[in-house]
Amino acid sequence: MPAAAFDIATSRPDAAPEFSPRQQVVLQHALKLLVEGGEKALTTAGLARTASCSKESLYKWFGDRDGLLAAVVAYQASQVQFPSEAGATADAETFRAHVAAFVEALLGVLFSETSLALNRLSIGQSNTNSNRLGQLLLMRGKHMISSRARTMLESGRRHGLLKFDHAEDAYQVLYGLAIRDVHVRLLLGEAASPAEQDLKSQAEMAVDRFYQLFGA
Amino acid sequence: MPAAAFDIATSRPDAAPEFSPRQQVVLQHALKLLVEGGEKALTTAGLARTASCSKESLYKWFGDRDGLLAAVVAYQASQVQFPSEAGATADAETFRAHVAAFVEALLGVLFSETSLALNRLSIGQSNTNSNRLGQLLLMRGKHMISSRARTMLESGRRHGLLKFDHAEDAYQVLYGLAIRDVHVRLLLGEAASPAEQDLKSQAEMAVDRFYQLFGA
DNA sequence: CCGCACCCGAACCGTACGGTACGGTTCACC
DNA sequence: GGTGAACCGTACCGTACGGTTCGGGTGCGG
Repeated sequence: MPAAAFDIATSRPDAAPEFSPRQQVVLQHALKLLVEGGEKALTTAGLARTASCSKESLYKWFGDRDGLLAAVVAYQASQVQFPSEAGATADAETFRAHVAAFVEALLGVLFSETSLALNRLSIGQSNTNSNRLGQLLLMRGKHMISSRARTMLESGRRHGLLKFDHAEDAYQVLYGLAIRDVHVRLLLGEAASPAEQDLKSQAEMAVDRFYQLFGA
Repeated sequence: MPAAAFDIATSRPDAAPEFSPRQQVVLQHALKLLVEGGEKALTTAGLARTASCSKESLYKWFGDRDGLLAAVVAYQASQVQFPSEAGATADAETFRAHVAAFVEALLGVLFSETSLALNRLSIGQSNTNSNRLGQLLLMRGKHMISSRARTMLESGRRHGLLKFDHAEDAYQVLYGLAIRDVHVRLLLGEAASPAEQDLKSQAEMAVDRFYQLFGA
């Protein structure tokens, strides 16, 4: 395997793999193919044609097809950004608004076509390849987000705005109230209902119920 | 396409496709292969060898590979049974216990290896084949369960035990409180934590919070 | 005993795709 | 102008797998 090939073992959660600009363009093309047609649509020949690069380069950069898939997941995960939480606990009202904004951002990410495509890909591969993709997506995606959420919720608890025993537990409830079974239904290909597309009010509703359970 | 081939268009939600005993055995073998190795592990040659039948029979019975996959999903969905809800609203305590039992059964189904395997399969195929599998799984699985749940919850409301505007909405919340992100994490291949494996206490916790939100 | 229906096992075919090899081009650097 | 690295495009190879065909075997009604 070439030294430049992406390997999960050498990747740190903090340090981005730093793909070259050319490689990033190729990965964006790969992502586009994935979103449009699923895993089957991402063939090495097809990607080479679409991205105007040679198969040889693909194999030099990413090692093999699995390395390419892992690189797509890692790259897209590194692109996801969440709003900063600078000074969000000024008072009760702004903190609650901040929580709602967080939930809305979470919904926006999870319900996006790119996120859905990558989750479909990882889930479809989850019982092969010693499950590299699933691990990667969990590490770079869910766990990063949940740690962000925990610090936010604990900040609220320190300021006497929330009451709970375990931040992880509280976050899980917030997640469940917001996502419910919509994520899985979207993953299965069902279209979101109009109400479910209104992320803002969905988030407000979830936060409302969350405060009924955990508000101080 | 042979007349005996499974076709989603001719299948009714109520009438099971009624596979012959021999075919059911073959479908069980197919399911086993799916659970063990994912979609890639279910090849027509491999299934013929495992189930000691000929490929010719597979194609006669199920039309093609997609028909086989659809048959596996339909068959397994028909096997899932939920506890009856006969006379469950006798008093507040038994009704609440009944709700908890329902949630526990739901968790037991969704977290089972067979359910996970079929969900992985359907999700992996959700952007191909005009998405037959996803539709099938939603129809035979989620929607059946949710209608059962709605009638249960509305029964509780009629007896003055619960308070909500829309049963579907309330059920979604109950689902979210119980499942949270565990389902997706399991689909991605993460192992369930010890606490998450205790379905009974997980269900109790969810129902507890549900009553805080919707108890009369 | 004959024919028919059903089925098994194995051989076979076509193709799509992962992976490799190679000639030709661009470009940076000396 | 020469040299080498990087890369594109294309042709090529091997194989796995979906799907078909065929020979043979078993049970059953007439």
